[in-house]
Amino acid sequence: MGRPQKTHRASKDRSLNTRQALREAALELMDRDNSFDGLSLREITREVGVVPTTFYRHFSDMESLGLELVAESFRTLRELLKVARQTAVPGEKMIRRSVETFVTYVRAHRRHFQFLARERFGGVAAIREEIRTEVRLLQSELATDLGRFPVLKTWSTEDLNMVSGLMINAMIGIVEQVLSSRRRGQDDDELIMIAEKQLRLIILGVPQWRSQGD
Amino acid sequence: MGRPQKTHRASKDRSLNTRQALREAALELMDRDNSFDGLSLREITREVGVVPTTFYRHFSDMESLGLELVAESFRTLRELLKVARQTAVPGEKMIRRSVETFVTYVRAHRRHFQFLARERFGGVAAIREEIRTEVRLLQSELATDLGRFPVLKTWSTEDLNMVSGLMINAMIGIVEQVLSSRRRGQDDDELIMIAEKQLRLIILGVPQWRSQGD
DNA sequence: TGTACATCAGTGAACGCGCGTTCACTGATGTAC
DNA sequence: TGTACATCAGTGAACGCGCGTTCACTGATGTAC
Repeated sequence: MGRPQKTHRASKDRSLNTRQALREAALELMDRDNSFDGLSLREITREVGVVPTTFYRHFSDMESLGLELVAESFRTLRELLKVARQTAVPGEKMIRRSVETFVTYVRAHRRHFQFLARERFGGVAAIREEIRTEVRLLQSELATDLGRFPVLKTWSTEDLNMVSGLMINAMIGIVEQVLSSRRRGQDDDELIMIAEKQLRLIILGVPQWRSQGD
Repeated sequence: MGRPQKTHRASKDRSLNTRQALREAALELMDRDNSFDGLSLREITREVGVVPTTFYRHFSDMESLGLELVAESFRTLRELLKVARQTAVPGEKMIRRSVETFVTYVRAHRRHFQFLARERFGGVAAIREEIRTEVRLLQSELATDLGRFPVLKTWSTEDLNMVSGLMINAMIGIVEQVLSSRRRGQDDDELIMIAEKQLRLIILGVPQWRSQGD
């Protein structure tokens, strides 16, 4: 009992590597052409360099691999938001810097973002629903964050959700554009500028809101 | 030569019907579960009740059927916009009524909108690109429309595009929500209310824009 | 330290199946004269 | 009006292929004692 509990250590390491390799192969193949729905189990194992039956050592079927990719992709996205929350200090350049960080991050993790974008409306119901649940969660988290800003302190939860929904839709639009142009540099500069303007336009409307009633 | 030019009339009628039936079967099957990428040619002909080879009498391959569905779906969308343009009289209730029309129309043509939403990020590159081209076109048309409003007369083309992009992203978000809830009635009322608020928030920001410079 | 046993990721053959595509055909309809 | 010919949507058999899944296996590693 005093001995280290590293049961099947090496065996588990190998297992973890293959498991991860299967996930990565799926993302890679989806980046090359397919939707998740169009991927085959054999295609994925071929990419990894293992025999098809090995797949079943790690996942019961394709859907369970897909759900794991959803979780993995949202972990990536949440890391971005965590950093954004810590570094975002309200001020002149806050929006600009947030958008820059966002675009750079999407480029750096394009396969995760592409997976989410593609499967949000995609062909596998369980995956689609999981993604939607997570997006809704994200939206209310953003709403909570927004509620801390002085101008928004008096807003109802519903209205805060409405604004955060608008912002998230704008951001999804940005993701689409980042994903559809493979080039970096100049393309991104323009994208960043547009996204910044869109967010600023939304924010300009905010102080006018209540005075107009609803 | 004086005779009516109805060459192969009945033959062509039959052909048109089957062609249309193939398109509709594809939409129906996509509504049931799959992404376009996951559909098979045989599945579609089975649904129509013809032999697989008949498919080739009408389309060279699946991709060409897909591209025809893109065209068909955008024809549907453009009809909505045409009506919207003719009936939209600026005023108190304009936004509300536009959003109501929009949601009702999306419900009535859910399979077309679902196809576009799904394949916009989908697995077939040619289809994805065709959809993006059309969306971009739509965006600049809306920008032109917006430019006719007094408040926006002095805006640059780039900024008008920025606003229309924001609005289109908000509308795509609405489409997603309409598609993901099969119920009508109360759900839609709430959706309509949120969409109306989002558009109104964007519009509230507009008069503030220039005074802030950029 | 040495040995017998348990675990389990990865193997490789085999299965039945639905797939896309080819081919020569059929038969209804339209056209020419 | 009648007949010979052209067109062409739909047929049905056949092909080779990649698919998901099963099964009994191997062999590396860890555990018990």
